[in-house]
Amino acid sequence: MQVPAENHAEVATSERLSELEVEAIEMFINFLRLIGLPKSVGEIYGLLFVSPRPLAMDAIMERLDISLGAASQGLKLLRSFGAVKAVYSPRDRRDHFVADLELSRFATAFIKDELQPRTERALERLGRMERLMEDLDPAEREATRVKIERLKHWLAKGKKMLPWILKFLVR
Amino acid sequence: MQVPAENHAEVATSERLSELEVEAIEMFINFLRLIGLPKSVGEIYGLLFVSPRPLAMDAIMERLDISLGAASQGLKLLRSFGAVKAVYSPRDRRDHFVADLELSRFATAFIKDELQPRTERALERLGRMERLMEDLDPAEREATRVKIERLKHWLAKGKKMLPWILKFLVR
DNA sequence: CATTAGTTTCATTTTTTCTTGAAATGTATG
DNA sequence: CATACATTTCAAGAAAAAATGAAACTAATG
Repeated sequence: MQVPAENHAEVATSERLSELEVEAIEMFINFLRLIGLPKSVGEIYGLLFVSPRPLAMDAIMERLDISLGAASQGLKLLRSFGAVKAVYSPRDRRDHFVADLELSRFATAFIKDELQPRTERALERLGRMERLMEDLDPAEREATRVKIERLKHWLAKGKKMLPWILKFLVR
Repeated sequence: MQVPAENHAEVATSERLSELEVEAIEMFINFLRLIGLPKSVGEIYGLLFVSPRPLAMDAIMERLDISLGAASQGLKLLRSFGAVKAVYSPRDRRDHFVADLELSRFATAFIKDELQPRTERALERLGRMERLMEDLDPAEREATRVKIERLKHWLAKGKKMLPWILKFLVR
């Protein structure tokens, strides 16, 4: 268990995160977790959000102390819904990344990738449920019909609301 | 590794779930997962939703094949945001549970328990960020100020929107 | 008021999700 | 077009979240 003298120094290969960066990172970890995104994705977006200049993937890895895989996958995901953009950097082979400040992209992605598909599948399911309901004891059938109707109504309402929310968020 | 002859019979102590029940259960597993609730909670609510009569905890455990702990905790949580109610059942010591059909309770709970607190904390954080920003190199300061302003604006917009969404959902 | 049925709690185990890093793949440049 | 640099992929390991079930607790009932 012998530890060399400088065990407290953390192999200071990359600069320590500033308080400002830490605040931004924690903030995005918290918000993006809400829509099911892993910590590393929140970290990456938070760091890029406050960064005054584009960062290459290796810089992101070093400053956040995350792995190659996490950095690559996180950036890929963030780019996939437009929250991060790659910018060209002259005389540098590496991609450099900047945060797109349009926060609504997260909400939009969440709605498009999670909410809408689930709503679709739920509506199909309700169709099946209505058929299955037929071979129910008449005493129970009516009560069940009412419940399914209610679910349908709710889904329809949600569906109608989504475009409105999107519009509101996007500007 | 010797297995008795009837290993395929699953100790049929409780009735098999009907197709209708399975559909409802899967549906709620999917939706409630979206707001961060565990599978068992979705199962319980789904079962109660289609059930024509109130169910006691032991019935829920048996039909869903979940543990005592999961059933107890799931019901407690569901009751905590009003999605499930306990009803009195004469000459029976056990509590019996019914699903409240007002689906908006889930959305309301999510907004109140997750979104709103996070928004509050984020606003505090932005205050701190604005202070930290002061001791930034002037060249970077202005860009950062703009970003923080933008975040603030977005949060304010979200905050303003929440009551509206709530109202829309609740009826 | 002792007994028993019912429920909650919580340490442990199981399952799921996230992260890691080595290998495969892609791509610019000399 | 070979080499080196950059990125992606993915199997395996680590961490986080959920489920289990025994023990503690509570409250009805005889």
